[in-house]
Amino acid sequence: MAQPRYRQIASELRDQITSGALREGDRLPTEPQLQERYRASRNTVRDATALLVNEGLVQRVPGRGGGMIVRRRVTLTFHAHRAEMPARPTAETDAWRSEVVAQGYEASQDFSLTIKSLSSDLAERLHVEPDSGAVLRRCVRYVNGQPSSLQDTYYPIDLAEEIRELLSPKDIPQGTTKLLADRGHEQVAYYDEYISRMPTPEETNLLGLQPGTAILLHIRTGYTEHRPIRVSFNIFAGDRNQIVTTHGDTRIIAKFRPAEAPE
Amino acid sequence: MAQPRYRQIASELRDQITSGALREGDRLPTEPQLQERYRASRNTVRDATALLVNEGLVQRVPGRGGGMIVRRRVTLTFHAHRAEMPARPTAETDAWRSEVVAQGYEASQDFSLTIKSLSSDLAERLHVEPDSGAVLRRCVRYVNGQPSSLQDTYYPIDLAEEIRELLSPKDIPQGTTKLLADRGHEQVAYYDEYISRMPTPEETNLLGLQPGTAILLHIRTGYTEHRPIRVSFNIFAGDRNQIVTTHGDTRIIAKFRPAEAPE
DNA sequence: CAGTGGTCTAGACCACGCG
DNA sequence: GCGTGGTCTAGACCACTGG
Repeated sequence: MAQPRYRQIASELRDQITSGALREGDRLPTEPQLQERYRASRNTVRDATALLVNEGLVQRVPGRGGGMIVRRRVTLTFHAHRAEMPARPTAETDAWRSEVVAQGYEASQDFSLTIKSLSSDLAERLHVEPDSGAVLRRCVRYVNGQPSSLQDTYYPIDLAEEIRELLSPKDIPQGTTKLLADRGHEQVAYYDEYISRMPTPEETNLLGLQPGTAILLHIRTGYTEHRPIRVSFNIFAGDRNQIVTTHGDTRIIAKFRPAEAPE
Repeated sequence: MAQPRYRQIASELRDQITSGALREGDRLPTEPQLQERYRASRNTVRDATALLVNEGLVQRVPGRGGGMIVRRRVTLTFHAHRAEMPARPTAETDAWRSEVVAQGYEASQDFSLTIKSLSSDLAERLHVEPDSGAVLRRCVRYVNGQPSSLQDTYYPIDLAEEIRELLSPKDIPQGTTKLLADRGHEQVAYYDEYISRMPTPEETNLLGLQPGTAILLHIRTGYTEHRPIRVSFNIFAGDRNQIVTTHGDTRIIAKFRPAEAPE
């Protein structure tokens, strides 16, 4: 028995899930049932199921009629290249909303605005002095009423003073990218970072994440011809989102993936 | 006490980490010390530290001289757009290796080859019949001797029969992208997917992942003018990697991020 | 009310590895 | 050797929620 007891139990249950014997939404045996089946104490059984929870396979639901159920994976696809490319100045919020709707879901957003002092990390990205001011525009995005992703965008304070709409605590109808372009700050280059990590407690709350859910962090820095003018942190709940981009001749891709046709 | 005990303990320790009172590599108090400090049983203390472990903040090291230490985050940056763009037929393996070396680390790889039958998901991506054959070329990539990422690339079997080198169970010096281009299969479009999730047990073993480590999955489908010819699954250990791409006028980005200058 | 998981205790023995 | 975390047991009381 090289493997400890709780790992053996977890493996058996995991195999039942990956093999399809247990499907999405199905219930695992209850803890007392597992205790009896494996002749183990409750803590051992819980150690086993805790592994599955942290792998994102299973969700625990307390209360009568609850239990441990196999998690569902509904994946929303977000096209990072469609929103706000230089040649296609679509509104970024509209881009997200229309993607959601096109995939058959209902979209809504919560918006908020804060004035902040920039951390050294952010100041470096925006190429300004540390502790200089910035406008933080936060947008929590809901799919079918469930929080799905979160966008934090920082603009240097001097830009916001020039373009006062950035200070308005509500959504900008045509999208900020278009607004900035109309006012002579066209973004002509993007620096994109993709990072996978576990959420902070704040992110867990804002996105309503289950234990065992990673986040997909997409950091986009936008540049005009002269300087960086904004950094966006897109935080996606990893169990409900993926990001897609394309390069090269997209007509070929559309031929084999009809859903990718650029409208 | 709305918050349970173990969450309070976890919060205090987490704050010490995020505030900098505990730095990367530092040791947390031992379990007996935490029991005494918080007057809690060992299991409660372990529930608390388990949270930190699953958040990827802390690593447990058994044995005398071990303990619980704040995890280090060494981030390797991988430029998804540099490798194998149509206009820049750099060898993909060389591209990865040179990135690692440029960032001051030592690079090595383990290569293996398998002939497989395609799952329906993969068959769809490659636009061939389900259960048709494919060559799987796997490359486990090490940074400073530590496994860092994993690349699984699938080629349709008919392509491998035309280009026999794909069946050779070793690395292709000039890179497969260049090889395919030289033989009349130039990739002119890419479909990229980015996904964040917890690892499977197999991935955990191959990459030597700690609990609480998510993976960053980058799926790239390459197309010639006529059809998809390969799917690559790049699986990155989330605690040691990020992916970067750029769009638009990269000279501007290079001006503000000198490290991004295209060599 | 009854059954689910959530939290917590107080013990026990073990494997590992530095000193 | 001996202190670290790894595993496991046998209990207890609680909060929640469907029937």
